Amino acid sequence: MSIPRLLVVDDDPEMRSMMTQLLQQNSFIALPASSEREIRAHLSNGRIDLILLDVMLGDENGIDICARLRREQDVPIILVSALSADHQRMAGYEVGADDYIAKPFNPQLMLARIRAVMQRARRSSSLAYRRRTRTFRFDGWVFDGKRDDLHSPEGYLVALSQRETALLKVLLANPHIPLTRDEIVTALDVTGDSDKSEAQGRAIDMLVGRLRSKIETNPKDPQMLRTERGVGYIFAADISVEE
Amino acid sequence: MSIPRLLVVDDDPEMRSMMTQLLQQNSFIALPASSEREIRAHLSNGRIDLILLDVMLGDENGIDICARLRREQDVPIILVSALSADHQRMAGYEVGADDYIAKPFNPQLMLARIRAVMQRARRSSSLAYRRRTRTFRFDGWVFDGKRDDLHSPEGYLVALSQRETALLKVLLANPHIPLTRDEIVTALDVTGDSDKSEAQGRAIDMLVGRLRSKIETNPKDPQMLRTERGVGYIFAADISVEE
DNA sequence: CACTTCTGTTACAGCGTGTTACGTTGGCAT
DNA sequence: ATGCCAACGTAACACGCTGTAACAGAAGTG
Repeated sequence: MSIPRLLVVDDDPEMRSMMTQLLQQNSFIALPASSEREIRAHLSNGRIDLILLDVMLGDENGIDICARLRREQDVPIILVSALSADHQRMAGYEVGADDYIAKPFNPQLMLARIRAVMQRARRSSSLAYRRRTRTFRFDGWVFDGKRDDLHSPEGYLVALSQRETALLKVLLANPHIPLTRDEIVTALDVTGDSDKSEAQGRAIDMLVGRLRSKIETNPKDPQMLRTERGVGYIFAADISVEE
Repeated sequence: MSIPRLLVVDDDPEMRSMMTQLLQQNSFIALPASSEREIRAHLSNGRIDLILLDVMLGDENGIDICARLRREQDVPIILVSALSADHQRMAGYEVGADDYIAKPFNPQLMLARIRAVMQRARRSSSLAYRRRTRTFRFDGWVFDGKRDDLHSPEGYLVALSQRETALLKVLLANPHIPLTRDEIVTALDVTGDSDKSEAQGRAIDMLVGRLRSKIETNPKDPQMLRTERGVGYIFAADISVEE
């Protein structure tokens, strides 16, 4: 990763130099600017990783500038302002700012927030479209994670329903930890209706039973999908995970 | 765009219900949780767009949880805490939180910051899509995007109807996100007649079935164009986009 | 007009999932 | 040990959702 290039937009020269110094001491490249025209000049010229944009810029307004830039560009923008009232902050977020920092600010905290926004921008752009799937292996079984089935130790392909698959994922994600029925119901709940969670009755037991009948050699005496009496269920097998 | 799904992690039930209510009133799906286990259960199973994570969780610690999650996941995380000192905020940013909101907070401002983080994540991740990309590739198939046909992995040219093409585009534009029938109907509806949307009956099912018969090797057991029971349909293949 | 192609509707069969009911198990007090 | 009771397993059932064949308009095309 090359050195981040930040645009420092402020009409107060003292503030600009303070900011510039702070950034340079922390391995950023700080490029000063004081008007929308200068911002656009920089954007069209070279790479800009983030803009620190003061809200009160003499006759210009950082909020408006941010709104205009956002219509054309995705560059991360952090608004900086002495105006710290909630409605003023919200106005900043509404025009698409990534953060809003009130003056005066703690320099270290400012750096942390700059890094946070830049990291978010970088993180998200890297693995677009690729579903994060992991392959689990346990006791000879292979669970792909993106298919609704799994391979038995003997080589058969066992079909699972979507809900059984979901249950298996939840259990595999919490190895050797007993999960209560409520926790499982909540995790399987797609809608977010907390009401529904209570009216589930014995559904989880049924689901567990059906999954057992598919993956346990002797469902009457389950070795992997064990029940923790009075608590819930636990996946008690050695699990290896591959990205 | 489908409805954002947020995980609300707090050990205070009152706080959870307050947050849940606020979020639901603003068109979010709020999923409650109160421990790292529950978070992981949710992450392993369904799509989570953002986690609101309280820092003080009884015997667990939101900062530590955030640090651990960040090592494995890119999911946006906003820390929420009554601890508002600068060094405590910085600790949050240091472990990879996207934002740090102090309690008590202004609900509207909280919503604005949630949207800001989500927008940053979405903006960055949909770069390819926004470039008005034309060619999609998935599982050996090539879909031009401006023609009503696509190339099979074996080299055949498969003709699609206009409506099948439109359906494919909608699904490809929302990778790994389950779309409800209503959402699909709305997206396919060019006219804007909202009346018509409701009178569609099982048309989408038929459309999906016909598309499956053309692109799935075994239409009875679809691997790409999967159905999410009780919800709708989802395109579950790795998609790459060009130009 | 006849003909073809596309698209929506209906009907029915099959499957997935939650509920109920009842038998069994395991822990605990006596 | 014995009896009790709550927790659990599971068969049987009911219901809703989905896949699909068959049909009927609708929309082009000559």
